[in-house]
Amino acid sequence: MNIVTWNVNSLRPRLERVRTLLEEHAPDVVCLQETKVVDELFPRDELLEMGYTAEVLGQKTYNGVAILAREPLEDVVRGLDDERFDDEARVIGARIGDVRVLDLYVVNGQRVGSVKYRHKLAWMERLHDYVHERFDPDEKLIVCGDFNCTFDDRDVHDPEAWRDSVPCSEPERDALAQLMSLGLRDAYRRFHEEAGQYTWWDFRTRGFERGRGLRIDHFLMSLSALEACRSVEILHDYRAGEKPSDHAPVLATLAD
DNA sequence: ATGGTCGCGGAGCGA
Repeated sequence: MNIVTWNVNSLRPRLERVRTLLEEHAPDVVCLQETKVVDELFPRDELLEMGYTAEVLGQKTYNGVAILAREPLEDVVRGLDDERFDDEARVIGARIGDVRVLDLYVVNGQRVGSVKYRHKLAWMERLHDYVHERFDPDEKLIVCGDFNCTFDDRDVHDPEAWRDSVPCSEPERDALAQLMSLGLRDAYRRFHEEAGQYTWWDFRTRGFERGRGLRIDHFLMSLSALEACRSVEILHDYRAGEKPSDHAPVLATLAD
């Protein structure tokens, strides 16, 4: 099974890039974040022509997640089952065969100490409890998406400049570690140990052109999913060219 | 560099 996670920074202006990705890699599953489209306007027909069905959780202007797949998605879940957080469209999950997938757009957090930062930490704590309650790490479980969090300084182009700042602060990394403690592994690091591997680059500072980015888009896998995993690659080409998202897609390949 | 550029929606916010 080939599975992609991609923060598209709005789906509709990115649809031709999505089409290219589907044609080039023929993924079985695509987890999208920041679709920024209400469900009624989701481009279902265009994606169906490309051979993909979709389960969506949309919202006007902000956020929005969706899972595309070539086969029907089953046991679909939406949100975190918590009214404190479910006014924002950030979580959708489904089962594809024996693989459970949870697609996340984690709260950004703006800056350390802000209301949004505290909201982020509370959101991540709720995510931990939700995964613990609802998912079985003995199954093939893949939790992927835009985590808006780095694991360590290898994921940061200038660790000193980013020290104690979103998305590199210790409380954020601790919250991510808590989630990992449920039995999840950072699948990218199973195959790539080197520093300087990024999935996001700031538009404003022309970060991509300068090679200055962060690794914040992740595949967390349970042990059985990781044992089936054959590769995880960042698709840098999709960050280049005309009208890219500020995130690159990440592609994981699993044996059947 | 507390700037810069996107996307949305039609001003200012979020990232």
